[in-house]
Amino acid sequence: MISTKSRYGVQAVVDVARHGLQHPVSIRAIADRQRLPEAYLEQLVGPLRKAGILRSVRGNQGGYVMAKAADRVTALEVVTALEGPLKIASCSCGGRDPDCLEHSLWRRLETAMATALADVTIAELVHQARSEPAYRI
Amino acid sequence: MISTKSRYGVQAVVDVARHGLQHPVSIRAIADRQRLPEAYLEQLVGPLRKAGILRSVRGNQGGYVMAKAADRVTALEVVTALEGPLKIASCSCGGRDPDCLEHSLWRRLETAMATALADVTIAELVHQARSEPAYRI
DNA sequence: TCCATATCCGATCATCTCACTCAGATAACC
DNA sequence: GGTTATCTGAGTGAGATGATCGGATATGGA
Repeated sequence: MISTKSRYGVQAVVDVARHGLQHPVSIRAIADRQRLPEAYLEQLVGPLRKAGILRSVRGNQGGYVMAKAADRVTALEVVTALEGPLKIASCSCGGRDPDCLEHSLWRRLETAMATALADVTIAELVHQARSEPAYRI
Repeated sequence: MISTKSRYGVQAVVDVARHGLQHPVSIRAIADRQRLPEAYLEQLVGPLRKAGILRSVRGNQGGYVMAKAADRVTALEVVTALEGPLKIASCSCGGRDPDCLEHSLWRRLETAMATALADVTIAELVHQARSEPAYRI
């Protein structure tokens, strides 16, 4: 549900938002700063681009920049781009019945998670990172 | 994080709360009613007992009864008994720093999940199940 | 135009977790 | 003592996860 994909992904997007204002940020630069495996990061960045979060600049001096303003990208977008829609339980009732327990319990949980993640923007994380430079993200 | 352990576990506890008032409920009875693999259920029920949610009655005509009143058992208790404490990300800062991003984002997520799960009691689920007898749980 | 630098894309791989089974030990009621 | 249960731990197959590699494509600069 929340794996390293999400964690690395959030780190990567925050890194681009921080350092990608003047020129594109290469995967290698992200990997170096965030201490993440470069080859693995490479395959996380594809979905982020397809989700319209990052934009790529190919060729020499290329890399990634934000496709949207950092304050318009939520943590939920990053997570769902990388892991698919939040899904706790695949309901036995097929999703049609509002009285099904899986709805009343697990869907409530999914909603709570989505709300919490949607409440945090990349811009906020960048701001926090700026105020505390010891942390890599 | 939330696997079949949690789902089966909640189903099992709700089943015991529903049917375990007069006499203990055997694992086989739970497995039959909830259509769950009996041998697998058997190993979920151990942690639930150790967590003080269920109480076992050994021997012939034995089984499980609630160790606490159903309205004093939350879904969070069941989930953490079976999957351990909710933990999204193991923080690189060791948990000491309140400014760490992992705290501000992933811990917020964990808190939201815990709150949502702690808000639902087994008794509520039993009540819902009674009002909609078509559902197995 | 050539070359270094990057993104892109797919295949592959090791490792781990998950869901589940099995075998046997212990306990209690008839 | 036999039957019915809980208890316990070890084991297993499939699939997900985390990561690597090779090569194709694109681009700016010499």
